[in-house]
Amino acid sequence: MTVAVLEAGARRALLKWFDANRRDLPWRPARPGARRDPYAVWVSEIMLQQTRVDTVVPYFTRFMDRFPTVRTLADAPRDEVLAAWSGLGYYRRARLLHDGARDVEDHHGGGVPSNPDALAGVPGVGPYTAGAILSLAFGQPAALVDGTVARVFSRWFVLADGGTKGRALTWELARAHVAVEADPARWNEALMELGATVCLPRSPRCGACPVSAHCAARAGGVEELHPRKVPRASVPTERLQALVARLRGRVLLGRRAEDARFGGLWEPPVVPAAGGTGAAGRNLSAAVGAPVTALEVAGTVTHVLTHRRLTARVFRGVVASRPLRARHPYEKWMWVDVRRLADVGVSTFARKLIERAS
DNA sequence: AACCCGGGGAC
DNA sequence: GTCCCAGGGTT
Repeated sequence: MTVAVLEAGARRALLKWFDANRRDLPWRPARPGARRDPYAVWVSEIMLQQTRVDTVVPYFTRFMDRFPTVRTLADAPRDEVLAAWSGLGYYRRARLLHDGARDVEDHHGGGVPSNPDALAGVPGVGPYTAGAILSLAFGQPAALVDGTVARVFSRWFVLADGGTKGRALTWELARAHVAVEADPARWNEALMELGATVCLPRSPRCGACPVSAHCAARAGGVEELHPRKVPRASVPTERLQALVARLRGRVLLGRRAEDARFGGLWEPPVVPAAGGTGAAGRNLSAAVGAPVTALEVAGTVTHVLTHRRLTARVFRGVVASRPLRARHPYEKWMWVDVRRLADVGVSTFARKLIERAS
């Protein structure tokens, strides 16, 4: 497939704009063009999946401080990695990054692969992340397409960008552009920076855009119509019952199976609200495998995920400290000092449950 | 191709 | 409320 490429003058204008407007971010070298730690690029790119820069910054800094190398991450216990990810969301990213670090230690001598095929085999590294690592860390002319890059190309070339063919065309454009640039890292970052700060989804700042004169969408006044918006299905509500059981300043948490939502994280036991409030005692006793007594309603917590709205009735109650039974989705139980919650991998939903009962 | 997976910021 | 973010994996 042969595609058009933005003319050299326009590409140069974008690069000059980037040099002047480049944000200072902790995963970027202070000096443009300086060498980057491939591991740091890897960590940042995983964290940035579906997550805004401002949200990632503090997590990245803490994570790199705690796990400064592939080796330290590979050697770390799962619980500690998830604790470091706690609150960032999409926890599978953390599990896959951890698996990836172990894979790199075991099969690549501890060095992040610079070979595209090897990189593609690392858990959690998809087409975007592979392109980012190859170009940003290794200076290779690898293309990358994320939400912002797709939007920029969609507008520059007024693409009918829906479906598989649209995505393939966008990737082809990305490849064609990076192929004619001398500095792939600079080009790819400039593209993303433009999409993130100027070529915005709504009300793009075309007046501040270095390539607006070359933008087909701008010429036609259809910036807001690109990229094509996909209608979203309504989010179904899931009704739940949660038990916040306390014992001498500690709270009962179960670790969720890795194939479940919030996989690998700890939370107060949560069950489907079958049978209504009256059945809560039975439901929760079955979940922990021990009698739950002295149940009282503490309130309600609502938490919105991408595909579900969770509404949980929160109960305080008493559970004998043991025995507790491991039963799906809970693999293991422990009593945690509520002041040490920061050391445990806990979702924001779980945090809300505990907070509501306090 | 459709669906699943968190959380938050901007409007 | 809606949109969408430096996406990847599974079915």
